[in-house]
Amino acid sequence: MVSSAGDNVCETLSEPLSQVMTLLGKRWTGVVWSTLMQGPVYFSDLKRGIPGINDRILNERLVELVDLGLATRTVIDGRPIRVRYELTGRGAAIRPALDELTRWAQEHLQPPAR
Amino acid sequence: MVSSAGDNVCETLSEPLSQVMTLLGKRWTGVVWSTLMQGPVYFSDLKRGIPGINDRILNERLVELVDLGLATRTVIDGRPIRVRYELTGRGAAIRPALDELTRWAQEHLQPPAR
DNA sequence: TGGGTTACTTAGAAAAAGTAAGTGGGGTCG
DNA sequence: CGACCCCACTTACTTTTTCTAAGTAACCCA
Repeated sequence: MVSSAGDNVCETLSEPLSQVMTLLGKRWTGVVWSTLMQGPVYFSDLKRGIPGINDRILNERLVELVDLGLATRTVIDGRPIRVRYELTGRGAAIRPALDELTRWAQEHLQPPAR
Repeated sequence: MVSSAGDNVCETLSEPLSQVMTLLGKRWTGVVWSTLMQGPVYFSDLKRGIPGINDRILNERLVELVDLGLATRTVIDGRPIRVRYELTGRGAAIRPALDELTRWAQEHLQPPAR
């Protein structure tokens, strides 16, 4: 769609941006992905470190990230058994975007009501 | 939470990033926001330009963006009446993040199956 | 035994998103 | 006139997603 004189006709969003926004458009994906940015984390620590998330969705989102090749899952055979998740290079490469999102939010979103 | 020697204990995500990820974590918000980036658009053109979105959710997401001060809504009293949506300065300021997301997706997401 | 840990899994409820049709205001055409 | 079109929502209902709560199996300890 091309913008004609004076009209506000709208172009379809670029496929890459549309795809990543669809990815982020599932509840908790962005939060989990961003949290993994700090390095390898155990499932239980992720659960404790993300306020409001439930086991079920945490597991589901982690599986999705792993299936997309954005994270790896490593079973640590200790007592008790623990599972560690870590971003792959591809998953970690989104950092510049996260930095820009953080910058935008710091400037334009207000702190939550206390 | 502080990472102790050898442990993978996890820090809570920064509040700004958590907030913007929660915003983007609603289906269609990111797609609608990104689409408005190209300039003022009529509701009907938005609907035609975003494959897969329905009136109901499009309206709801636009209302949310307006309520958050990220977009404005202007009624154009023509024949037929039309409504135009446009990002505010705050809403438009997210562009650097969108550019980074696009860059990441171009490099790390594969094109959808044909 | 009861309590704790772990990473899921299951069952059902609640919320969100999707689908289809409608509303009220306008218009054109046969 | 009726039938169709446009517009921006709105309504009613269905389907999907997310949430809540409890459970599982494997371990540990007092």
